[in-house]
Formats: sequence, structure tokens, C-alpha cells
Amino acid sequence: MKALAADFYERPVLEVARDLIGCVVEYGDGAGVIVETEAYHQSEPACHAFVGLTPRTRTLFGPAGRAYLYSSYGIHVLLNAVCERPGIGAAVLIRALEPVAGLTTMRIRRQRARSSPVQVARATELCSGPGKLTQALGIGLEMNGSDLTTGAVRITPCRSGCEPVILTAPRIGITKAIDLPWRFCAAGNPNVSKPWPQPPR
DNA sequence: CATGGGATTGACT
DNA sequence: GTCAATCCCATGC
Repeated sequence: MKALAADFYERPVLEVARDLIGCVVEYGDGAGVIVETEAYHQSEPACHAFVGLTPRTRTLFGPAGRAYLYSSYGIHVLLNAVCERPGIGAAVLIRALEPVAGLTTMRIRRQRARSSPVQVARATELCSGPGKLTQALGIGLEMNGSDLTTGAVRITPCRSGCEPVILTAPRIGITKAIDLPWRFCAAGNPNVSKPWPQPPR
């Protein structure tokens, strides 16, 4: 399957975040369907680009369709897709995947960092979080700035006819701009990270 | 150069 | 529910 092209990413970040649900992240032998995303934009303080152009945010302000990778809490690597025009700092955080290929390798990678192998037995525990999925796929900081449209980390389109029902909710794990409903989840998918979004009643 | 705060996870009470 | 691990990098002196 052909990777999504740059014009897919060169749109308002909220649209891209929603449209990425159902698309597939591929790297090496591993792959997973995106089931959870969050949008970040330079206009709001939770976004790294809010502080302007620095060495850290260079990728964020670059061309759309690149991977923005950074280290969180010094332990985890988080994968984002850069969006909008160059000069605009915006990206979609990929928060969770439904594993579809390379599960054996994912289990080995995830098990390495754990004292207990119990949790990695479940497929739904392999990529149910932004730090987990990069570890499961083996994506490291060295991929920062790489091109998602032509590079080793690829994102391919949602299979037509398989578009999931999407839930919108406030972003999680942040302390600023916590009110913005910029989190998108595939409704009812068990691979979504906790806390699960409140379903509409 | 020193300091402090995370877009998290997993272990433990 | 609480809490620590661990490091990048923005900020300030």
C-alpha cells in the first residue's frame, strides 16, 4: 500500500488528527492501525511549538509529513506527524495502535523493559500508549525529521469501508490547555490508552 | 553552567 | 490511589 502523501498532512492539524484514525503505521516488519491521536498546534501552550523555533521544535516548524520524535520523561519516545505549512508548528501525536503485523517482535521489544511478561501476552497491551508503540515498533529518536511519505517509518491510508466511528475527547497527560477536545479515538477499540474517553450517552 | 519540568509507564500500597 | 525512573532541552544566571 502506498504511503499517505505530503498533501494529506498539509491541512489543519485537527482534520489530520481525525483522518489518521484507521490509517496504518509501518516500520520494519511491524505495523499497526492507528486507534488514537491528539492534535497539537503552536497557538496553544500544550504544544512544544508554543515557545517558538528552538533546536527541539525545528522539525515541528518544518515541512508536513515528517516524523517529530522526542523523549518524554527521559524514558519514552513519542511519535508525531508534522502538519500544516512550513513555518506553522503543528503535529499529530500518535497515541495508540492496534497491532496487525510483527507481533512476535513487538512482544520481545516490550518484554525487554519489563520485569513481568504477563501484560505483553495481550495484543491490546503492546501498543496501547504513545511510549509503548514506539518501543514495540523499535522507533527511536534517530528517526526525528524523517519523511513519513518516503522513509522507513510510513503511514498508509485507511482501508475504504473500514472507517471507524470516532470519539472526540479532551487530551490527556498534559497540564496546559486541558479543556481543548483534541483527542480522537476509535470508539470501543480495546487498544486505546487509558483513561478511555467518555462515550456519548 | 545549573536548574527544573514534562504529550509516560509500570510497580507498589 | 501514589510515586519514582531518567534525560532532553528550555530557561535563567
